[in-house]
Formats: sequence, structure tokens, C-alpha cells
Amino acid sequence: MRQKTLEEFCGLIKPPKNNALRTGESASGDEASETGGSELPAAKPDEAIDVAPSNLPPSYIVSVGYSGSKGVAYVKLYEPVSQRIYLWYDNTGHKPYLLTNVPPETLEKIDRVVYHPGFDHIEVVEKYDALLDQTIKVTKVVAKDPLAIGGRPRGCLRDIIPEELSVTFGDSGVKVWESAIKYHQCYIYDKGLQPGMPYIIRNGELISYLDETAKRNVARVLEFLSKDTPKDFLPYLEMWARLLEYPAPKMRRVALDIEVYSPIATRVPDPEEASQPVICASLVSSDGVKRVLLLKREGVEEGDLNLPPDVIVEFYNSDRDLLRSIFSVLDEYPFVITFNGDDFDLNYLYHRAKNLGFSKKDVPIERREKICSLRYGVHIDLYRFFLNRSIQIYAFGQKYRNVTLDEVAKALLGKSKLVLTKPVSELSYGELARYCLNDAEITLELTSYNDDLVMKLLLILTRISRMPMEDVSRQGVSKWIRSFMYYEHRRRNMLIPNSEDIIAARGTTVTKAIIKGKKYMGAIVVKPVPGVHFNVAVMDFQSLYPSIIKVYNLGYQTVRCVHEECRDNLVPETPHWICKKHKSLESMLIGSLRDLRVKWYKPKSKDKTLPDEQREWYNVIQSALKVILNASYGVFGAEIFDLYCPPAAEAIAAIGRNIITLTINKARELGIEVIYGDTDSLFLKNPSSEKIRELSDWAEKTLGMELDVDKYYRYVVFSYRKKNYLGVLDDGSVDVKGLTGKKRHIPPFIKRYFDAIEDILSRVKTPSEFERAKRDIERTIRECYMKLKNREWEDMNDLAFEVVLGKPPEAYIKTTPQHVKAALMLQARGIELKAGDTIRFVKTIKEPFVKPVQLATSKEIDVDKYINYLRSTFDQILDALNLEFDEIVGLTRLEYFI
DNA sequence: GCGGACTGCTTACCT
DNA sequence: ACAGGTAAGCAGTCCGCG
Repeated sequence: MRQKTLEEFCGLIKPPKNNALRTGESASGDEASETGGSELPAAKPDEAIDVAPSNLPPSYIVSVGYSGSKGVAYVKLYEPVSQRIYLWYDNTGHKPYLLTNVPPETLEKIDRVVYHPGFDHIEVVEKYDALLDQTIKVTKVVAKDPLAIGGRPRGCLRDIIPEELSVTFGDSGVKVWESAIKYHQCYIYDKGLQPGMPYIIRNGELISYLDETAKRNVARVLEFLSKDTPKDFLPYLEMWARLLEYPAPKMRRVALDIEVYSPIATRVPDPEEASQPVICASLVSSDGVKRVLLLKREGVEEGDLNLPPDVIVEFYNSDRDLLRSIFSVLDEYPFVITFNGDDFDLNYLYHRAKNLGFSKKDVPIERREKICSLRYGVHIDLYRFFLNRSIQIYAFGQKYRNVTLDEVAKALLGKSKLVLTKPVSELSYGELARYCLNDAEITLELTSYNDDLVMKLLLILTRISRMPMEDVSRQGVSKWIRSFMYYEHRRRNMLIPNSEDIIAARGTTVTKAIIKGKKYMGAIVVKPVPGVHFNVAVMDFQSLYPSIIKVYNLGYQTVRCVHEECRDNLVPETPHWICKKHKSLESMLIGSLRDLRVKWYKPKSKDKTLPDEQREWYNVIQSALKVILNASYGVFGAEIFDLYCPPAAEAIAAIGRNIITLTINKARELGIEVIYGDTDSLFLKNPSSEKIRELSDWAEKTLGMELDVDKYYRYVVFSYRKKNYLGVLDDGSVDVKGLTGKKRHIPPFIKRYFDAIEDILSRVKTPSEFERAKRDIERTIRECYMKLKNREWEDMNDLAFEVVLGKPPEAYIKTTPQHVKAALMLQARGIELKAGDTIRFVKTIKEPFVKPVQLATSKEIDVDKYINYLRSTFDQILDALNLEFDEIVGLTRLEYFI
């Protein structure tokens, strides 16, 4: 089978001339169907959405799914003019399938296969097996519906085939491939669909739409990047640039929050039971509508609601009517935003409707595997999105710690939830309405601040991952990467290997990790030179690991490939070799993404000559790329990743060690003093710009890697500890890395004094100013010490350590750390605790030497333990300044021993 | 029976 | 549900100590 070009695969065509863009009807109008004569009994989502008309203006694919009633895949399109959702049903006869190495003539003899109710037919197809580097013939077993392939606990073709063959033929070499891919993903891959991108319909076909501006923009990117780029790389740059350059539409949406009555004040009602009425709902939309729906109840204080004039308040006599109103909104908006709606709001409404006897067609919510989706639009649960670790760290820079609406909103918007003085069920209408409305407002604002940053981020991730928006917002980075790699397999007609095939063909790791229990050796950290160093340049390799994947051609297909002639292309410090004959798919996909971020999107996001709006868009793109690139090496070493390949991960790390080592040696050879380095960075003491240039050129020429100056420190303070330093930049801002004084769990009392020291250091400009700073630091530490010693704290909370429970308190079997001891005391008082909860405790004199702050009194505090903690915290800085904690606080040797 | 040396567990951090 | 490396504190264990 011929490999399709990207152009063909994406179905790109010139935009139609004179394409009369029809403005759709207002979204609030009737829901009359334009299906044009489908006689099948309508079922969800089919009945709630209009079928896309042939003159549909360019519309964005936001979701892809499978229609059980019609037995075909469908695509949800968002039309940005009318701001409505339309459906398009597959009309190409695409069907679910699996691949197997069992020959057709054998399969035809198996009744359980050919008489399976979902069985359709068998074909023989050719696929390229990248593990063996050869084209193989496989049998394609096509089914009538996706559940016949897999997804049911028993009786699926993917289980039947190996079962039958091992029983009947005693064959253990039976292989089944690609049977665990969700059908809607399979459809996206086979059709080369680009979720998040605009499409039009022509002769009933769904066709990708790119306007002339978009094409010009893509051409501009390519022209800029093509200079020093190998030819085979260009199509990939082009593919990504098309997805990334196309602007985002305005996404019409509504945020929903509900409040539920609870007979027990402290308990939130169980959504699966949904036994209590919904007493309030707020709907706040991007088109400026704010509605509060309240349930009339006996004995609730009426009075003035005291809500802003633009809020529409509606009272309902029954929660049945209230639900109906909510549901009509859910059937109208293309995007519905919640915070924890999968688990609570939509889940509750779904079950409540069931309990109230709603018929299925009157409920716009569908529930499957902990997800609540909508038959009409797309449900984005922001809780799930913000919970994503990669998003949390790389897109939002750790600005929020705990994923609660209050904390995320505080961190990103500077806004909070309203504080309740009473349980929800006891609030007056006004209090309830204001509370609920505020939640919906900040939920919406989390998607709209910074010019819709979150919506745009989701859209970009949708495009890169080639997944429906619902899925992208709920799944992790390894699923996103898997998805675009699978897509590329299908485009190139490559067999998607099973995880065990990769392990069997490529083996495991050989190096020994420094940390017990890890699979292989990781990065190098250079011992810092202790002391204060002025004029320090920090150089680092731009996206080191993605660069290695690109330049050294890494991937599951190229590590330990089958060719004899490649075995001399060794990875340093390992027996692994890398293929010289073929380019790995990973090196192309990840490498091109890396180049686009490093050379185009990141610089553009900082280009002050561009309009703010444009720069912000580039910033969204470069953040999305950052999230993906940061994980692109890690996934190779993660068992949960479906293309898990330990030797590839190990090789990347080994090459990284080699690169940083060679660079350090080169720097020293050039006479530059290297005072520290970690993984991909070098701290250089007082280097001349010529030497920096020389080193950078050397890296480019001999390693093929970009080594740039990341920043200049006015000075850096190192102790002997790795991953532990303080650096002052030219503008006086301070970078503190790894020091205890900056860690989140330490008592505020100590943190405040640490911050004061940081402040003193930020003002030091020259070595001569240092002496005065040292005296100031001594004074600060003395003050802190005296305050503690004299027990002068205002509030116990100031002394509390805040440590997060990694698991529920009962689950600590091997040891009982201090925060767990405190947690157990709280639990003994009936306070429920779970993994992720933060325990606030103080150190006390008597056994067991800890107490939760809530239970402790001031006189129980063990001051000496705090002073010891103070000592070790400040030692990290004092070490480097040649100061002694005990001398500063005036402890003589004698006192120290008493 | 006690204390120091040691290992292991746990959390928070760095790249 | 991306990886490994480092710091630090404490819990628990082992062993010596005539």
C-alpha cells in the first residue's frame, strides 16, 4: 500500500470560490431538524443536533463519536457564525476492525468468529512492521460495530481469536493488533481528521478548509524555518504549522454550578443517589447572560436578594421544573463549563432526573465511565483539566497547588469563592444565589481570562493530539502523545505494535540507576563550587531531550534495530545502537515540534513588535508545545505509555549525560570555570562573551545541539548541596532553587525571616557590599532566634508545618511520619482525611512530639526543635557565606552542650 | 536497656 | 498514571557495650 502524502491525508483542498457563507439561525431558535430524510429512529445525540447542511460555513471539529442507532461514526462541528453545533455522519462505510497474524483461511473455519453477530468480513492487508523493518501481510477482521471488536467483558473478537486458536490449534503465537484503540480515534486516524480545525461539506463529504490567510501564514513559518532544515523534515513542520497557525474561533459557552439540599449539614449529597432536590443553579455565559435558578422552599428567608441588576433570578416551585430549565440550556450551548461536573454537578443532575422520572429524551446528559458528556455540545470539566500535572506545572508554572475552584481562581484570577458562615441548606435565597452565582462566574472566568487562554490551550492541544476536545481535557499528556503517534502510524501505513512486541524486540535497560527502584540511570548533576560567585552566566541546551530524539534519531523503531550494519552506531556507556537506515517517527514528530517551539513560537511570544493579541496567541501555542515536549522523553520510560521502550529512554538519558560531560570538558579546555551544572545547564563563572560564543559554536558544530545563554546572575550563592542555590539577576530579582526556606511545607514564621534574608541579598550589587549584607543577615537571624526563644509568636498557625498526605492515613504501614501521626489524631476526633489533604501540625514537647494545630496550645510548643529547624534552614545559605548559625545567635560552645 | 550508625520511607524539590 | 536525581527529617533496626 502506498504511503499517502500529508496533503492527501489531510484532505486539503483550495477553499471554494464564492462560498456564500450562510449566517445560521439564532441559537435560541427552534430545534427543527434539517436531516433531509433520515428515517432511522432518532436517538441521542442524533435528535438534539441538526445535521450539517451542505452549505455549512467553515466549522470546527470539536468531537468525534459513534452513533449506536445509526451504526456509524459522527463528527460534531462547531459553526462559529451561528455559534451552533452540527452533526456530520460518516457516509464512507468506515467500520471498526482489528488486525491479526492468523491467516484468513484459518479464521474462516472458526464459527465463533464468522458467526459472531458483529462480524462483517475479512480482508488481507499489508502493513509495515517497524520493529522488524519489513512489510507483512496481516488479516483485517472487520466488524459491524465497535463493541464486537472489544470493550465488552467477554465475547469480543479480540479475545475470541486467541482463545480459539490456542484451544483448537495449540497456537501461542497468535497476535492481535490495534484492537484496543477506541473506535472514534480509529476513525480520526483512518480519515486523517484534524480535530480543532475547520471543515466544510462538499458533495456530502467532510473536507478540510484552509483560507488564503492561513496558507500564507504557514508559508511564512516554513520559509523562515526551511533554511537549515533537512528536506524530509519539511512536511512535518508544515503539518504542525497548519494546525498551529490557524486562529481560534470564539467559543460560545456557559458555566454551570448547582447547589443541592442536604439534611446533614456537613455532608455533601451523593450524586449517585441524588435523593435531595437541587435548590439552586447558576448559568453564566460568554454572551453575557447570568441566570440564577432558585427552588422555592418552606421557611427560607425571603427578603432582598441583593444581586446585581444584570442577573436574572427565577424561582421554581419544583426541582423538576428547575432541572428542565437547566437542561434546555445544556441543549443549547456548544460548550458547557463546570468545575468537577463529571463527578458532581452533571452527575447529580443526571441521576436526579432519573429519580424524578424524566424520560431519556428529556435528559441531555450522557454518563459513561466517570465522564458526563452532553448530547448537544462539549462538556469541559475544568477540575479534570487543572488536575493534569503537566498542565499544572508547565502551562501554569505551579501557580496553584491544590486543585480546588477557590485555589485555582485565587492563583489565576485573584478571585475567591465566597465564604459561607452557614451550611448551604440554611442560607437565605440571597446568600445562596450569590454564592452559587459567584462559583459559576469564576468558573466561566477561568476559561475567559487572558483573552480565552484556557479555551485556546484546549483547542491547540486538541489539534496536536488529534483527539476530541472532551478527551483532551480529561486525559494526560501520555495519551496525547500516544494519539498523535498512532495517527502517524496509520498515515504511513505502519502496524501499531503492542507494548509486549516492543519489549520483546527491543529488550530492557542495562544501566543502574542511582536511586533504588528506578529502571535506569538518568541525568548528571555537577557538584557546585561552594561560595559566592559574581558574574555568572547560565547556559543551557534548548529542549535537550527532544533535541536528542531529533538529532540522534531515537524511537522504538530505531533503538536496537534489526540491521547488522547499524550495530556500530553505539550509544555511549551502553551496548545500545541506533538505526542508520531509517528515520524514526518520533524524531520527525517530536523534532519538528521542538524546532517550531524553539525557533518560531517562543521568540514570537516575546516579540514586543507584535500586537498583544498576536503575541498572546503565540504564547498559548508555545506553552502547549512546552507541555508536550517536556513529556516526550519521559513517556518512553513509562510503562503506562503504549509505545513504552525502556532502552530508548535509557539511550536518551545516556546521550544527555555524554553531551553535558563533553560540554563541561570543552568549557574547561577553553579556560572557562564551570561552577555548577544540572542535566542540561552549565553555570559559568565570569566568562567573556567571546568564550561563550566559542562554546556555543562548538556545541552547534560538533554536537548539533543549540547551547544558549539562558540568563546572567549578578551573583550566585552555592553551598556544597546540589539542586540548591540562590541567584540574583541583574534587575535584583532572586531565583531561589531547592532551599528549605522556600519549600511550601515550612512554618510561615520561618519563611518570613527567610524572605527577609532573600530581600537583603537582592540588594547586594558588588562584592564590597556583601559585608554589610552579612551583618544585616546576622541581625535578622538573631531576631528570629530571640522571638522563638522568648516564645513571642502571635499565632500558632505561624508555627505550623503543612505536609500533604500522599495516601490515606491508614495506608502508612511501614512507618508513621509526623504528619501522619497528626492526621491520625484528627481522625480520632472524627475528621475524615484522604490522600491529598494537607495536614497542619506543630512540634510539641510530649509524646508523640506532634499535634495538629487545631488541637495544640501555645505552651506545648517545643522551642528547641524549632530552633534546630531554623539552624538547618539557614545553614543552606550561611554555609556559603562562611557564617555560623550558633555564633550568630550567640551560643557559646558551653551553652550548646547544655 | 540505651545510644549511635545505619537503612528505608516520605515529602518536596530540580532538570 | 512522563522520567531520574537530590535534600532533609524522621521511623525503625541492628549492634555494641565487658
